[in-house]
Amino acid sequence: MVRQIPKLEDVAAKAGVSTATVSRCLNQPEKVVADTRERVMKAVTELGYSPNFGARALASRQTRTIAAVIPTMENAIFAQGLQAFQEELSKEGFTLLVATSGYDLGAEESQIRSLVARGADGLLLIGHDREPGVYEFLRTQGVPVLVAWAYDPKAQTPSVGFDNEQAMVDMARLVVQNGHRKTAVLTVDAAIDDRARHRIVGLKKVFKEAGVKEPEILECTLSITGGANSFAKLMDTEDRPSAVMCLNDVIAVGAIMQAREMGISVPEQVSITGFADIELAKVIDPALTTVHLPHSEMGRQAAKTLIDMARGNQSPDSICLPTFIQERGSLKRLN
Amino acid sequence: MVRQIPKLEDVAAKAGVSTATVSRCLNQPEKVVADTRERVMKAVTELGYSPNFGARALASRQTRTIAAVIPTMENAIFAQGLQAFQEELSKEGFTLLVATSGYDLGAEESQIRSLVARGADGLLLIGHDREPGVYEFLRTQGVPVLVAWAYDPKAQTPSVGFDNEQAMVDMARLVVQNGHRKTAVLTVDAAIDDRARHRIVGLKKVFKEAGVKEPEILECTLSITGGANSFAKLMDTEDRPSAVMCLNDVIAVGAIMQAREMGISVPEQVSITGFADIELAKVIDPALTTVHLPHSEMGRQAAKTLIDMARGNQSPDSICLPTFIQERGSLKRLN
DNA sequence: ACTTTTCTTGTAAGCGCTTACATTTTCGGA
DNA sequence: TCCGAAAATGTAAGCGCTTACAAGAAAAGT
Repeated sequence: MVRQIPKLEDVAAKAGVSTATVSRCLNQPEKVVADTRERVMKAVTELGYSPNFGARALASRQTRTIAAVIPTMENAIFAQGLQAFQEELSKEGFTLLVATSGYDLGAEESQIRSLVARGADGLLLIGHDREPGVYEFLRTQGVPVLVAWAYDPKAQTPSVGFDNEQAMVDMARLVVQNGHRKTAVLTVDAAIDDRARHRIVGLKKVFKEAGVKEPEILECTLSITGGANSFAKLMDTEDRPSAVMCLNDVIAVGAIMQAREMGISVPEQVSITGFADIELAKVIDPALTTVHLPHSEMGRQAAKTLIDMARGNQSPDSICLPTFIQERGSLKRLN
Repeated sequence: MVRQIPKLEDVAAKAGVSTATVSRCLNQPEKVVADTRERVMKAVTELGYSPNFGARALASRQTRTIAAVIPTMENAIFAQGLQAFQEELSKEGFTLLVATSGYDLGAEESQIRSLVARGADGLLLIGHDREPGVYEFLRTQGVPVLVAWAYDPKAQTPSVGFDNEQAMVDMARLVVQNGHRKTAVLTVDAAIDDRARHRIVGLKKVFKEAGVKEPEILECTLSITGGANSFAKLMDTEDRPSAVMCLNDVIAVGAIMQAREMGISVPEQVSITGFADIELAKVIDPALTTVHLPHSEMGRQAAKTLIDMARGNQSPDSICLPTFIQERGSLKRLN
């Protein structure tokens, strides 16, 4: 005979109260007088009672679950932020649902739909670019959505992130100030990535203002290998750039490794910069001069904001977190 | 006026069938004749219907959700496996709930309880060590549990992983064969980590058999900094070891960086080995000689096995995946 | 002491779906 | 053409919880 999983009714019977009282003890303990509350809690522990999630979700119309769709968990780009996000969620009694899109908008859409169907009370998405119709779908479903890793006060969807354009302006300025005139950029496919687009806008602005020739822009897949391959292509020329700005640390690491492979010394023969300041940036030799991002803070703030939205509060203001240039050794001053 | 979210009943009305038929179309389409099925699906899309998760979970007693509690998402140790796990889950129509324990068994227990309360159909845990009572709790709740990153056919809980002891035997043999006689080990706290314990058992066995003096064992926190600090302590002596075996790549990377800092050249003055073969291992210079782990395969197999268990199939046999030594440059042969 | 107000607790109606069972339709064979 | 089996669909009873409302108990006025 299988021992039945105890339900609210069993607890109520054992404590000699109604199911409503037990439910109150669990959800709004202050509404129950201390004496009965203790009796109920005792019954709860003795029975090892744990509320049925489905029933609770059905009756209360909320799941206390927040979902996040990120491009990937493999490289560390989103790991630190996600970790902080999860911790903060957990603190507030929310659980995290995770799905990955592999930088594919179609895949992202289907993950979003599945997560919403799974009853997420809120959704965290990376960047603003989406398949058409997704925002509309989310609106009809009434699911609060927050965008991270970007900051666009004009966008419909609130965001918690940083100014991609400004961050890249800072980096490009530093590169130009360091005397680099012939440069190149390694980026992921900007067509489906608003963050990359904004970074490119920022850096082009700087080059234009400074009257310096615009960098050659090369796209590559987001992986060490991708960065390495594209870097090799870039160096396979007479007139090599003196600096390669990578719009992502992972790509930059690939570039440095490829440089090592090709016997090109960094930063003596070519400077390389990154973007994100993930763990890898410190490990690679030379360590990366890169844009430092407030990963953890972004994760925490995103969690707080999203929980707030899930609780039905007004759509919040977007938050723009500061970034700064973390200088290490991979960018050289030309004399 | 707020547009109501459509429910099954609305779809049924629109398609001119009963709710049961709509439900069948969604869950067992083969039981419905093509003609009506089309009619129903049309109504579904036109209404933008998406089933209510809570109701579904309540009525069907399953959530199609699998939860994983891992120590951390910050360092890449579990990232690749988790990614593969999630992808496989997604393929089968399951969603992933994630929580982290920060290598704290108490925190792990509370996360486990919370995830079970969330209605997870199955649970993936790392290693066998648990707070007492957790397995008992899981049994009474009837939640299938699978352990990853370890393989112990004798354990109660089925596992999908690799033989930590044997993997370390291989590595220790290689170190000994390379002529190292004075060695040291850097590990996380083995008291609460069965994987670390097994690795230590393995390496001790090798040293005993070979008649070589057992390595000094030093514990450290699992981070680059932790590895660096402990490595520094280790080197702060007259009689330095010729090889330091790190029971984790992250620690090994910390050690190498610290060596660089201290002007100790690797592997000329000291050899360093890792365990896990994560991305960092290839990026660090010198690249790590380490134990290669089948991260993705482990994630995939774990997902398959757990889904099987969640579907009520018999408790499966544990799976032991092969590991091998990935030689790179951080271990030197002593002449 | 009695009425009014304020707290506690109980009653019971759903929440939206699945599914056992009942009913109707379809179809092959005699 | 008619009958029985098989297939398709419908009926309705829950699944376990929350919560509006009702009722009873305690506290506070008068």
